[in-house]
Amino acid sequence: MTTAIHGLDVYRRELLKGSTETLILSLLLDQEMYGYQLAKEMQQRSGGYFHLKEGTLYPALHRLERDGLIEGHWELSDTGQSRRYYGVSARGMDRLDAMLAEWSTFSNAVNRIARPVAVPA
Amino acid sequence: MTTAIHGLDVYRRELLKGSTETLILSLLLDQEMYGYQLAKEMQQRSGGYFHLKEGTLYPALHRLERDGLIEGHWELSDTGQSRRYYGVSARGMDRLDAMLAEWSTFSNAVNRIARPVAVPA
DNA sequence: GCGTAGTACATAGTAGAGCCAAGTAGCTTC
DNA sequence: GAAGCTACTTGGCTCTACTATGTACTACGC
Repeated sequence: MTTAIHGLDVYRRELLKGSTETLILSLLLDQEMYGYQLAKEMQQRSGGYFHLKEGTLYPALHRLERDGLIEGHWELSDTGQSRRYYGVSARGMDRLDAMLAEWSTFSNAVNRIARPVAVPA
Repeated sequence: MTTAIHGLDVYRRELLKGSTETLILSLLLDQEMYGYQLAKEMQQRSGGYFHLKEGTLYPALHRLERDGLIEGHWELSDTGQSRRYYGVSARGMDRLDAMLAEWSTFSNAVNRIARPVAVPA
């Protein structure tokens, strides 16, 4: 029964694969942020469309840091909670450029094949 | 060495996840096709950008048929080779509509966050 | 006849990403 | 002191694309 809904659900999830890191890098380029803040920001800027779950977000941040695309450092908030702030490294910026170019190409290729519904006049 | 390139490689592959079925449905909507033909068509229409591998294409077709989104039937070519032609079912068309809408939303959401800075006036 | 190449389909195994769920820990509010 | 929010972590799961290999038929060159 989930089938009907399930298909689109999976579809959205799979679409997200690959784009997550681009989105994270893009947001971190604007300003340094910590994970939780990033999740909120992402959700807000996308009009609620993107809900990055912890199980997605933090592993993604770890990967990005491991690969040297972002750099993190711990800070203590006023309330005494530890937060890990991340900023985009030089290498991360290069990668982001490449990813945005790739996204653009990909997006165009998809549209060329799967023409989106024409906008009503 | 692969690392630098590797990242983008993976990126493209991950981007493709989720879009494959939309692309297949879109192509099959134009005309009935068999797997091999579909692969060629996809490659050609995308200007060589999309190379659907067998290990991706055929399982995808099986999934789509299993889910009742496409319908297949065997035909014998002039040369005597068996080909399985697929067409989009009514249910498949509905799903395609939904997927294209989803793609549109997703694509817009990504662009809202990750779009390179607006072109200077 | 035999090797090679192209067409056409199938599938086992692998890797990677996102998600669920559960856990740790500090702070605030009732 | 029990919730509930913030903030980060991790193990296990699912799903999808790819690699690699195999089957089988046709066509070409030698």
